[in-house]
Amino acid sequence: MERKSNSGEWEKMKKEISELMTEGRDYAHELKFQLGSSSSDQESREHLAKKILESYHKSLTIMNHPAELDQVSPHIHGGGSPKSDDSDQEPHQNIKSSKKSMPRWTEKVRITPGAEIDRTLDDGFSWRKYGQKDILGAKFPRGYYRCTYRKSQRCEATKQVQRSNENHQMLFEISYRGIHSCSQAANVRSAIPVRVLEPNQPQEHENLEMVKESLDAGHHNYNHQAHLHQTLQYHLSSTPTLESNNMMLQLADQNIDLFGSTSFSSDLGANVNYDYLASHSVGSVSHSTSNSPSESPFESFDPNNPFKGFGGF
DNA sequence: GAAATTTGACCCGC
DNA sequence: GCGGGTCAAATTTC
Repeated sequence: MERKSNSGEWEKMKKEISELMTEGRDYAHELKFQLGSSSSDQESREHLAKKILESYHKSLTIMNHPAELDQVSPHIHGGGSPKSDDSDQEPHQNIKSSKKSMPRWTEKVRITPGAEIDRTLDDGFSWRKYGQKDILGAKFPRGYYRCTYRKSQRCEATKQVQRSNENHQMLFEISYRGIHSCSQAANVRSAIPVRVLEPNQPQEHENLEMVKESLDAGHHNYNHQAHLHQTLQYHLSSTPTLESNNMMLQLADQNIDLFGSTSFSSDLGANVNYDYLASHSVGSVSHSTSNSPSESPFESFDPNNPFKGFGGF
């Protein structure tokens, strides 16, 4: 499969990200030390914070555009600043060729009675709808969204929103592809920093099996890093507290398996399931096929303003 | 008028 | 050929 031919790339990517993460961790440690010291000045702290963000930015860029690895990595080319989003360089070919390799994962967002839908479905990013499609076997059409800053900042993140057929409680499957490289990634408030796995749900089992298969196929590194990255993004994109940084750095340090059993609980009034799927192992996102009453007033929704427009679906 | 959404057409992989 | 994903012109909204 394609995976084999990319294994060298994964290894390279893994190494680079590992180095960047280590670098970021060191800076974070230093910052932590300085925060506890009255002698350090503000400028020095800001410098360290900048370095930390830089490390993450480079990691993000690598994962978003693996083909640009060489341009991003200071370890290979001896320094230099990360590729700017405003760069004139036209990455179309790279993006196209790396589209398949973009990290992809699915969340299931279940709206429970009384939950604030806007809080639950709003991931903090700005999305623009670019398509809608009836999907075979699905009761509701799938909406296609891309980052609002796709053009201006070359942010390639996209997401697909599909309302599940099973409708006892409103369940949305949101598939994300690509990582935000736009400025929002650093500013967005962490709206969904949770991961809830419900092992009793058959679909989760299916997806976990797929993940396991992909791990068996030797792509554990990629999945791990991509998930780690996403988690990082959620945590760091909020107010970048030292705690959140350290937490993620610990995850990286301990090489924690983020797929099978890690659970967090949501305080958002909804259950949010993260099924991390490697892009190559996801032929199609699982679709629920059970029948359901369509009593919901929501026909579709605007991911930026869910109350405003469920009319489009 | 700019930005966002809608929707039919097109492209591509299976 | 079919289905999923994207494009882009038309339309709507702000």
